[in-house]
Amino acid sequence: MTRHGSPGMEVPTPMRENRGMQRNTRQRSAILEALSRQDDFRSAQQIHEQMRADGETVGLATVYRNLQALAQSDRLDVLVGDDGETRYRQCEATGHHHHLVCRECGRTVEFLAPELEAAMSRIAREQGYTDLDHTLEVFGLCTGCEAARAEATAR
Amino acid sequence: MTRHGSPGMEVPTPMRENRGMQRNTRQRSAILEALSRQDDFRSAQQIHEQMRADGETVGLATVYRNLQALAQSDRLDVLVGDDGETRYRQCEATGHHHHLVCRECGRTVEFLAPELEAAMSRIAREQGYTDLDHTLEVFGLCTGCEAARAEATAR
DNA sequence: AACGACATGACAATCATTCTCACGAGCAGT
DNA sequence: ACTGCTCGTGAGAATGATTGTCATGTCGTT
Ligand SMILES: [Mn+2]
Ligand SMILES: [Mn+2]
Ligand SMILES: [Zn+2]
Ligand SMILES: [Zn+2]
Repeated sequence: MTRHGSPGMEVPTPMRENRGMQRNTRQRSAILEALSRQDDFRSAQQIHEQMRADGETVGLATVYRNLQALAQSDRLDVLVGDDGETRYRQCEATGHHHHLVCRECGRTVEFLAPELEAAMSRIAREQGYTDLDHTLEVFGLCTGCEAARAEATAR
Repeated sequence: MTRHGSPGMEVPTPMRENRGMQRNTRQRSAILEALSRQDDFRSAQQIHEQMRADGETVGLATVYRNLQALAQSDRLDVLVGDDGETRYRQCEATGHHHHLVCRECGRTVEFLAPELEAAMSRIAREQGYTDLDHTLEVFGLCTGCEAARAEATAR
């Protein structure tokens, strides 16, 4: 991914909110609707498949483009799996937050943690770093999957 | 990446330490040596290029395989960039820890943060999650890059 | 020195994601 | 509603990092 910065005249203030989304289209609505019926993280292809199954006609490239655009305007949460696949999920919380994800079934809990934010920020500042940012995700087994695993272990 | 779990007979205890690394080879030594001369995160291809430049003869696939194996035995730190490329780095610290990475030049500082570990763990347990794990990386501009940016802004 | 399991390397194959570009559809202005 | 200017879409090709294949080389042991 090349990182350009357009030289020359700056646009007054693009208000990064709507990049690549000036218009409302049937496809985008359908994508948001599909997303709203799921509560775990899904890949672009999974979402596309689901839509086709539901009878929607949408191109795969369109799904990719929209998910990307929606994520950039903070309307979706993004998670890059261990396998490198990017997964999206409709975000309940508004503003900066983190996730607790079941590595087995994908069940997700959103959480805020001012204490964590403060601690990370302090550590980074102590080292002279500025313009901070971070990624933080917690994984584990949810109660359901833990129970299932215990049962399997007991034969 | 498909996730199998070999059914059937379990090996006594593979001691996950040396997966795919029973032997010592010239290639692996060279890779470790190349790694030891860098202190920022590099992709498999970058490392391969550097080695070729230094006169080493090593196949790209071999570089990929070894980096992967070394990472699995915790001898390397792994970071998946925004562009999806996996980067590796020789790890100074021993044991679990995190990184503060300059998003411009890659300069990296390792840090421990028991307070963070404890807080994440507490939050997850409150939600009933077990067998915990997490990813946490902090990004920012190091003092050098911050200075460079300030200068550029002032023309 | 001989052997058998592993590791390597050249190259093909995968596969998620991005690019291309002709065509269709929002939407502002009339 | 009509026109026009864009932007968004879709089908397929292209990209590019990573992985698979398999014949051949090498390590560590006997
Ligand atoms: Mn945060
Ligand atoms: Mn940690
Ligand atoms: Zn679960
Ligand atoms: Zn820097």
